[in-house]
Amino acid sequence: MALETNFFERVYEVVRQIPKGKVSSYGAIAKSVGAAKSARMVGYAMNSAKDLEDVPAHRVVNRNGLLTGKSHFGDHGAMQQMLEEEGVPVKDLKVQDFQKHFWDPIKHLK
DNA sequence: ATCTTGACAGACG
DNA sequence: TCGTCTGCCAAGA
Repeated sequence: MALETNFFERVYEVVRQIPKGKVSSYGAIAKSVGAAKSARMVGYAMNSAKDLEDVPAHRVVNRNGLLTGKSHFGDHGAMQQMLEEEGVPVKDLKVQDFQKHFWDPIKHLK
């Protein structure tokens, strides 16, 4: 049962646990769900997740801390603004002190 | 069933 | 340091 979007569900679950004012990377999430080599799938899952309010996709960025998916949001810049409002400084679509605001899903799950 | 695309990441030159 | 290619895996056409 439930084997259609099992992978996506895992991703959603992790992203959902990202605390406010924190961000995570696709690779870290991919690993946390057991698909380290499928970081792209995480982003792909996010594409569907962005429709879900339960999944703060705006808190998920690439390993560079770059808001690569901001284009997928309704308004360009909305993602950046949201993060800044949550306490995550973003400059030029990039998370400042990314490592400082980085939230490790594996550390939280395990 | 096959080919192309893609919110990444790591390796290579 | 920077630009480019490959690997990875799932979904859509």
